[in-house]
Amino acid sequence: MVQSVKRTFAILNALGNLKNKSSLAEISEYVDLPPSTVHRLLTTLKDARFVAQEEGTNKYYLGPSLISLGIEASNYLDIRRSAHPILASLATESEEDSYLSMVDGYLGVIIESVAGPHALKIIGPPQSRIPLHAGAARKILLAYQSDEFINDYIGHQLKQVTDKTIIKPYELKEHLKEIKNQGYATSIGEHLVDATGVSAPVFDAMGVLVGGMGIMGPSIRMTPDKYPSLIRSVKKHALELSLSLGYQPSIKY
Amino acid sequence: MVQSVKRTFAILNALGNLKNKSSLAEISEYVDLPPSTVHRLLTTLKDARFVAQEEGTNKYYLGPSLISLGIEASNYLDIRRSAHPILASLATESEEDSYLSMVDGYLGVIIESVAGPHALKIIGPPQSRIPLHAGAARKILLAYQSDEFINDYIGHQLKQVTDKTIIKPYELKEHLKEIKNQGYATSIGEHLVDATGVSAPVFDAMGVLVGGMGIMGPSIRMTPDKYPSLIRSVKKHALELSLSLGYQPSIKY
DNA sequence: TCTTTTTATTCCATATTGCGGAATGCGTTT
DNA sequence: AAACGCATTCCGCAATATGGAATAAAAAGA
Repeated sequence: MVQSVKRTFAILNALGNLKNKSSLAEISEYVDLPPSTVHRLLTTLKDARFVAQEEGTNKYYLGPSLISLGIEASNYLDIRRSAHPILASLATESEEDSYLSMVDGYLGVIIESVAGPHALKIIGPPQSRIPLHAGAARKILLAYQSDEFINDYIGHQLKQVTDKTIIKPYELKEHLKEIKNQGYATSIGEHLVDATGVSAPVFDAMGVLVGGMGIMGPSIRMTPDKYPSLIRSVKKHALELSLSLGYQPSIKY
Repeated sequence: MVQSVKRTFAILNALGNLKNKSSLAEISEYVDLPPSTVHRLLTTLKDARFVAQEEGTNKYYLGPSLISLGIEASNYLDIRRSAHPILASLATESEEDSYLSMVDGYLGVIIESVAGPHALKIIGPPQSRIPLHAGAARKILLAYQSDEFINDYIGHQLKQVTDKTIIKPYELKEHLKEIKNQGYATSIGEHLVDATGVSAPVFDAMGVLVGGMGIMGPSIRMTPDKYPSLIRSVKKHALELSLSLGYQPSIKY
């Protein structure tokens, strides 16, 4: 691992995180390196047009070379293909079926899934129209939508899928807030009786929600004592996919 | 200037130019460095998620970190602001008024201009609706449009602005091809009598035409003997703007 | 206006760090 | 089975990056 190169990336990330054009001193402090070292690396970055320097103020900012490389890089991203190995790892670790779902209108659709090791499974009716307020992954998809979307959705209709489904508008809104707070959602028989699900959000390079990753299994196997480790596992794998899509936890949009 | 960092950028550019996911050997050959050196740098790049490595084949490709940084970088690009100092340099070097124009429907609009040093100027009627087939910058804008656009445009109407304006459809089409071939356009009295213009295309990070940069002045000053140096100057400055917008001459889309 | 302070940039002696040839190991082909 | 092509790891050498100090330039303050 090459020190100077690592430091160079630290500088690039600093420029990404600092948001505004930054002075040498600011960057130097942020990455905790002497100004002369940072300056030398910045000169090299400038030469490659990975950073640019404002005339007059001498401040540095991210350069145009990153734009075309970013466009190139996004060609390689196919969410389903990226998701597959991660879902496989999640299925192995959790010992449950794992899946990735996305929003389609007012419905959630599963775009990729991997079966877990056990024979006893939950299999829903195929291609059923699944509303967003029932089930762990779909509640995740709903929770991270805009307030307008959520209000529209709630105002429209809340079908009682099972007797556990939350259909009271106020209760659902509070529940969605809590989900967003926690960073995960659970569902115990809200969509299919006897089924339990755990799900976490997946974000893209712009920090926008693109899907929900989760697991699902029989409630008699997914007992409450396992929740903590299952939640940890789901969150970890969802974050992994987010990262591979270019999500940067540190950059806030 | 730091050697290892420069080499790292060479590798990133190689991955951009090679298009497909590339093996270590390919990259190593492309950048003309020993495999062990390239491998070490790639490992560092991978650690920073600037490149990713395909499982199974071990091939390398541009990583997700570049996407979010690319998005960040594009925030800093404001074409007018970027263009201004370049237009100023062009005006100084050519001693004529310089300007940058963009397409708006079937018209060309000047979005930024810098005056040259001489008092004798060409000043067109303000905010006139200028068709795309009359004048150097607008012919550039037209020449780099899609064939459909050009055919639509030509089929519609070709107004005779001055007696020099090219209005015969076939003649215009051949002329536009030649402009694209040369990489610049000239206009001698095609839009305003007594005026001469020279213009060249400006491209963005995706290689798409975003505008035309050019100069304009009295024909009695912009005499044919000066054309070669003026054309060189215009092309040079237009390329400079393209580069600052992230255009990479080597990457073909 | 003249100091003082801050900030970017350049310089240079030092040893740390990166270098690349060679060795290893894995997987595929003959 | 042997041989090849490939990615990856190893390690002794010295070239290279390092960072403190000097310099220059520009703000801030008096």
